[in-house]
Formats: sequence, structure tokens, C-alpha cells
Amino acid sequence: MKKDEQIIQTALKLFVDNGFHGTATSKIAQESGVANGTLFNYFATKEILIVSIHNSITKKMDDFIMESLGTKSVSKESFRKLFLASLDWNLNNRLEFQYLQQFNSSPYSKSLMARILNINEHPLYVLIKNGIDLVLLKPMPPALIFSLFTSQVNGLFYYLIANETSVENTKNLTEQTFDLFWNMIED
Amino acid sequence: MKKDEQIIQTALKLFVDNGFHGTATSKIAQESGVANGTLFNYFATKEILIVSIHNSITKKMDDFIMESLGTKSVSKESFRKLFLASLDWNLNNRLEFQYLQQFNSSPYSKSLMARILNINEHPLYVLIKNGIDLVLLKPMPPALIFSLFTSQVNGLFYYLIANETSVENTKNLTEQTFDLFWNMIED
Amino acid sequence: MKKDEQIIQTALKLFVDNGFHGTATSKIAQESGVANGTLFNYFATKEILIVSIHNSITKKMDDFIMESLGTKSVSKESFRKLFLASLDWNLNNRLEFQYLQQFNSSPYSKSLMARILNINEHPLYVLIKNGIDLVLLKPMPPALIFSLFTSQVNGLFYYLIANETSVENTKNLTEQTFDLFWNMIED
Amino acid sequence: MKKDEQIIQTALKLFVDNGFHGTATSKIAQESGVANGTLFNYFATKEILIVSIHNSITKKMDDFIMESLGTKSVSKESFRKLFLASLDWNLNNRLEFQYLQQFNSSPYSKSLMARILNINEHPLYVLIKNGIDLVLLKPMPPALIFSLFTSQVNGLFYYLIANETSVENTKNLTEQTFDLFWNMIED
DNA sequence: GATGAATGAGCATTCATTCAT
DNA sequence: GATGAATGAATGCTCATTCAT
Repeated sequence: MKKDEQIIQTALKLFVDNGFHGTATSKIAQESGVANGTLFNYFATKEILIVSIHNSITKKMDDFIMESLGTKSVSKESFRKLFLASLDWNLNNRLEFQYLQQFNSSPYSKSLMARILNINEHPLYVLIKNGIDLVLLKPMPPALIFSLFTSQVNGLFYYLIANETSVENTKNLTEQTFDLFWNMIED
Repeated sequence: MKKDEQIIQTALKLFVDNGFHGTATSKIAQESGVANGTLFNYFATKEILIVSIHNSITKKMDDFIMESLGTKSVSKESFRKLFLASLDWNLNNRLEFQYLQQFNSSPYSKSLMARILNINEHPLYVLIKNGIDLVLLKPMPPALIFSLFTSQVNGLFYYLIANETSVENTKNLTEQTFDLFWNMIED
Repeated sequence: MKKDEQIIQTALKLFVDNGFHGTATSKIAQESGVANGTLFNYFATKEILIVSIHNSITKKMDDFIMESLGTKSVSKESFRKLFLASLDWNLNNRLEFQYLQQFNSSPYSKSLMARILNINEHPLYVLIKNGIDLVLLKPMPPALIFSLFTSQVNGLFYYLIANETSVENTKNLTEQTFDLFWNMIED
Repeated sequence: MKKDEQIIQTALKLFVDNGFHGTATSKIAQESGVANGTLFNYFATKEILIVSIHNSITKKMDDFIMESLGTKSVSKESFRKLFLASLDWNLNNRLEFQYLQQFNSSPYSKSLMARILNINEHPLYVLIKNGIDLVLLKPMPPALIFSLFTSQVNGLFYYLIANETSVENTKNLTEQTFDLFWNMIED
């Protein structure tokens, strides 16, 4: 692994465990196997490191979800794929999930360097907008449906991690929860 | 206002604006109109102050929601009241909402002194459980419905604060969103 | 017990256990059963309290030794009585002994308020001086004999507290050690 | 001089002059010609610095005395060499002597990091024990003779610093005082 | 590019002392 | 005389950042 990636991975874990303030850059350098000063050759300041981790995570997450979506046809199946992919990513990247939570509720989230996710270009948003236009979905503000979609995924995710269950059961609950959601928004 | 309450209010605002680390205790004392040392007569450490603010907020929130609920009859109306009260509280106490978000994704949330909310005794959870028993709600894990309820409120809340709209419109969207949710979970 | 005496006794123990710096005036007040501010009605500053304790101890010690001496006739018996009394006081007032050690090796010992023991007026010094004049003792500087006397007592004392032994044995060792010392200084 | 040694020397002087509490670490750093934080790169806490100084002093003192002793033959000459070396060290290292006094009557002396001087292995103790076995010394507890030896050295030392005198005279008094002591303990 | 010793601003916390009640 | 809340100067220690090697 390249050094910058190594540093990001180490820092990610330490930040989630001990918070931004609770993690000294010297500790990150040490656990990354580099010298104190070396860290600053890759990330000029601690804040830049923190934001870089955020950007790295969101990029990977977006890539994963986009790839999972495949074709962008407007259909229940597309929504279903997005729902499953989002949940899967959360379940398989819990450290990253926690990091994003922590980052978003910290003052760093106001940093100008943070990747800005323009909701209008988000594939889910586009899908919803088209769905409404095609009278496949209820005539509601697309941003509201977008927000409810995200929340529903999170709601299920929180339940699943608080009540660890079998893979099979997880799958069933996921399908069931998606169906509930779909019935809620389809016209 | 009593001094401890004054300190809590000042700290709440500063913590939300600048983060826990970004807010010096001396700054809190100064803006609270007390001397540096006085703050520590009321809250022995910064961590205790941070946890105390959390406990103060959750207590007020719980009280508000419980009062809004009134009778605990198992009915759509009760769920509606809880939905509206939760959203209202979020909308009218944004600083406190942000504080809770920040606190929950910080290492302080693991503090032993933090009020522990036992989900089994939460009025919403009880309502859901009874609703399932009475075949008013779909036969799903009550904790999942609980989680989806909370998420739906948050989903709507995020939409509303990102798209400020008239009080009238807010009210309509809220009723509409609750109805969607209700249709989703009723048997 | 009067309040000032009560405070002195409490402070004495706390200072020996935790050092001057390690003992907060508030702690002394608390353990003395008085309020924070009350302590300062009796001792205007912490330093005054520290010096007062020193003076109180040295006065009591001097009184005890003087009383033990009785007649001031220049004789082996007088030296013996002083030797025994000094040792006894150390053995029976270990807290006070430790306090004096700590005080004397602290910057407080330079305080102008500390009782000054003018060696020339010290009964032991007078005794020694007269002993030399009467050719009872070796012709050495009296201050040197004084210092050796004190050191011999301390040397025995340190041995006794490091090797707790029976009262009988303690007595025997004391007499034996004094005899050694006497043989050393008698002409 | 290496930086840690420089810091130790500076701190030694300041601690003796102003006490442990009366000496701020920032003052030590400043007078050592290093930055505040640098001090803590060498000594993680103030307490560690204090104990390190103690250990440094006792090591140097032990080395000096051991070297002065030379052969360990059991003879009056060996005791004489130890007596002279101990006194010399005290006279030539007064700051260090005062430091040890202050340290030993402070709570820091209970620190686990402090060098433990096991009396049984002390060269003087061994010498005394062998001297008794060989019927060179009086049949007394060796630890008592040890203690009296040390006290006699201190007693003379206190006299000498209170009554500064010529080198010649100091030498004479020392030899004389040792002879007195030797007569006291020899069988 | 890598190192790690050095830096010094910054902060949480302590505590002797004051004074209004 | 007693109280104890309030004070604020003082200090040990941390840690992001620099830079000479």
C-alpha cells in the first residue's frame, strides 16, 4: 500500500476510536510506520488529512453504488439495487460510516475542501425525478423522497447493527423494508 | 437564570459552532459572565460539562414528547402525536439537535455518565409493541419499526431545513409524510 | 480542642503525608471541620500556617527536653538525660519529627517568622561549654560536640525506626549508644 | 553538555533555591536554554525529572565513594577512606546534598522510580559486617553502626558548613572526628 | 523524499485568597 | 466570628507544525 493510503487507513481507525481531537498526528505517524514529519509531506495539515479521508471515503462509496446500479433505467428494480447497495456499503464499511457521521457533525464539514455532493447530479436524485415525471412515483418534492430513501436505509442499518442477525434474515428484512418503502412512494 | 444553566446554554452554542475541541473552557466562562475557575465549581471537568449538556437536552426533549403524547391509547392518533412532537422539537431546538448529533458521534457518548435510554421503556417502543399485539401494525420486529419511525422523522426534518418553506406547507408535508409512514406500517 | 490547634493538628498530618504543595488549604479546612474562609481567620496565609506549625512543634519539643533535664548540673547524668529525652521525643512524635525534616529542607525554613534557635542559648550547648571548661569533656569546639551529639541521637533514631524492636531492647541499645558517645567525648 | 544533563543541572539549582513547587517547569526550560515543550521530550513529567535528578546524584555519589575506597580490605584504613570520601563529597557537592535532603523529606521519595539503595549490598555495610565477624569491631547490630557512621559524617559536615574554617583545620578536625568514631566502634 | 528533535502557542485545571452575607 | 461561592493568576502538559540533517 502506498504511504498516503496507509496513513489514511491508520488515521481513519484512530479518528473513529478516539475522535479528531483525541488523535495526535504523532500517533497516526507512529502507527503508520512513518516519522512525524513524513505525515506532513503527504498532508500539509491535520485538517487536510481529515478532509482527505472524508473525500476518499465518499468517492469510494459513490463508486461502489454507481457500479452496483448498472443501467439507469427508471424502474423499481433500479431503486431496489440502490437501496441494497447503500445498505451493503454501510454494513461492510462500518468504520467509514462512523467516520462520515463524525465528520458531518464536526466543524470540519464546513471546510471548503470537502467534496461537495450536488444533490441534483446524484444518480438517486435523477432517478427519483424521472420517476415522478413518468408518474411511476407519487407527486412529491423529489428532494423529500431522496431524504426519506436515505433515512429508510439508515433506519434499517441502525436496526441491523443493534440486532445482529443471520445473513439470510438480514436479506429478508432488507427486501421487506425496501418493499414497504416502495409501496410508500409509488404512485 | 441560575449560573449552571447559564453556562450550559453558553457552552451549547459554542460547542455547536466550534466543536468540543475548538471551544476553550475559558471562552465558555467568559461568555457566561463568570470567572475561569467558577466554571469548574459547577462542572468539575470539561467532559462532565459536555455530558451534562447532553443529559439536560435529552431530559427536556423526553419531557416535551411525553407531554405532547398525553393519553397512551394505542391508536393512529397517538403515533401521529409522537411524530409531530418529535419533528416539532427538532425544528424548534436545532441547536440542541445538532448538539446531540455531535455528541453521539463523539467519543464522549461512551461516557458512563450519559443518560442511558433503555429502548424497552421508551413510550414509542411500548406503543409499537402494543400495536403489533393488537394487530394494528404489521408483524415486524418492534425495534425495526421504532428505528424506521425515527429515521422517517429525521428524513423529513433534513428536507425541511434544507428547503425552508412556509409554516402551512411544512404542516401539510408533515401530515402527508406521516400518512405515508402510517400506511407503511399498519397491518 | 480550640480551632487553631485543631487546624494545626490536621494540617500537620496532611503536610507530612502529602507535602506542602500537595495539601490544599481547602482540604485542611474540610478535614478540620471548618469552612474554607475560616482557616484564614486564624492563619492569614498558608505560609503563616506552615511556619506556625513549625514553631508550635519546636516549642513543645524544647519544653519537653528542658523539663526532662531538671537540674542543670554539669555531669554525665545531665548529658544522659538530654540524650534520652531527645530520643524519646523523636520516637513519640514521629509525625512532628518528619514535619521538621520537611520544613527544614524547604524554602519556608528561610521565613523570617520561624523561631530562631540561637545555639549559644541552647541548654545542651551551655552544658557542653561548661563541661569543656571543667575539663570534663575533650577540648574540642563545643559546636562540633553539639552537632555530633544531635547526629548520634538521630543515627540511633533512624536505626530504631527502621528496625522496630522491643521496648526493653530499645532501652538497652539507647544506654549502650549513649555510653559509646560519652566515652567518645569525655576527656 | 548534552541537553538532558543541562536540564538536570539547571533544575537542581532551581529546586534547591525555590523548592519543587516554587520552580515552574517553564522556568527550568528557559534557564536551560530550551523551549517549554523540549523539557518534556527529555522528562515526560515534572515528577520524573525530580526523581531523575535524585537518581543521577546518588549514582554519581556512589561511584565517587566506591572509587575512593579502592581495595575492600577490612581495616581501619578502609573505614577512614570511606569517612573522608563521604565528607568530601558532601563538602564538594553541597547543592546535591541539599537536594537529597529535600527529596528525601518530600512525597517524591516514595516514587517507585527512585533508585533503591539496598543497605545489605552497600560497601560500608559489608565492611562493617566483616569487621564484626573478624572481631575488629564491637559486637553491635551492623545496621546501627552503619547509621552511626553516616550520622557522624553528617554531624561533622553540619559543623563545618556552619563554621567555615581553613582547609588545614578542616582536615585536622576530620581526622580527629574519625579517630573518635573509630575508638567508639573498635573492639 | 524521510527523519525526529525542537518549538511554543494554547488549554484544562488548581488553589490560595477574598468578601458579601 | 463563620461561611462558601467566586475569583483569576499560575502551571503542567499537549501537540500540530517546522526544518536542519
